[in-house]
Amino acid sequence: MTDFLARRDSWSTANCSIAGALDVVGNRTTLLLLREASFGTRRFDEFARRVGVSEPVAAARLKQLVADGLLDRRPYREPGQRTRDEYVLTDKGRDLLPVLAALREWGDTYAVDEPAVRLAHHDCGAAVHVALRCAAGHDVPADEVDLLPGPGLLPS
Amino acid sequence: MTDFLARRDSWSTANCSIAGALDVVGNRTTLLLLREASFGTRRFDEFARRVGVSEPVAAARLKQLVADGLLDRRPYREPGQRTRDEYVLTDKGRDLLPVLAALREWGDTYAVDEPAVRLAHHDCGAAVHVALRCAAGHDVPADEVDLLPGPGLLPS
DNA sequence: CGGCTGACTTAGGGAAACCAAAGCCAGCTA
DNA sequence: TAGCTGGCTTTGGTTTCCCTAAGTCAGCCG
Repeated sequence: MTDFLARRDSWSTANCSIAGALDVVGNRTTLLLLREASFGTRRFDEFARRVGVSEPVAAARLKQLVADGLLDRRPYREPGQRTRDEYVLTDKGRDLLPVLAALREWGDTYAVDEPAVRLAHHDCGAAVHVALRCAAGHDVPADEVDLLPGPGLLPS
Repeated sequence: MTDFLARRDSWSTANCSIAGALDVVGNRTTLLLLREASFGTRRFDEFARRVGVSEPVAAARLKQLVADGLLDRRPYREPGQRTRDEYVLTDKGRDLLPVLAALREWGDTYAVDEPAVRLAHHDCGAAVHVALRCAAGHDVPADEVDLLPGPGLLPS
């Protein structure tokens, strides 16, 4: 089991968590819609306009996000207005925020000149960034990460 | 500037770091190739086979990754073999590991039953996960993140 | 009750991404 | 020098994603 990396033809494709995640959010528009939801956008036309996507595409992707359980669609009413639907993040959707934060951080460094948004800690105002940590509380640099077989590989 | 979130029609699309990052890696195959590179895969046919993608697609995506500076293509030779090319992560590509780690963590929770791989801290063996932290060293839960205008918005 | 607005859906079409099958070329190996 | 293998490229076709333009439907507003 020590050099299971060398035999990864058997498991690289199958049962991969990254591939599973990408089956749900492996698409530009979907992630940008989640970005908007994390900014607090709730209404259909605002999603479409702010993501820069046509209405049919916004409708299709939002529907898929609701079906996948990342957004919750529920009726609401502003005073003096008719009932509408709004889309809000579920816990499952909110758990993707680290992905968005990691993409943002990479994009800040490599893809844009001046970031339009920065994340700050509400309590102390310091900049927020993504870090790898171990359960014992250590910061883990990329070169101190070991890959080990998980429970999905033990039966083999 | 306090409620700049309410006026985000002006900046949501333009100059977004997430959109910029997705222009480079916003595609399933590309991220899976980077996953393989992070596992140590180097040769063309191994990339194609392990990602589960056809050779023409592997060739096109690897070429794009090299052009974008995420992979380095360089000749190497095994003893008694002819010279070949291998693909290895650059620093720019390695900086995407938090994105892969965040996707993996979400997929472990929501997309697969039993993860095939787990990440451990080389020094202590404890499980590695992705966390949001502020520059002052605090752990930052998702609901303690403030969105503030960045330098790219100040001129407006 | 007729118009307007928000939230979509439908129709038609183009571009991008993928596939399988086959071809090409360089350079060991026999 | 004739094959074999690794690393691609070419060809032709399908699926996915996105577009614009137009239509639908509900319900508040006049």
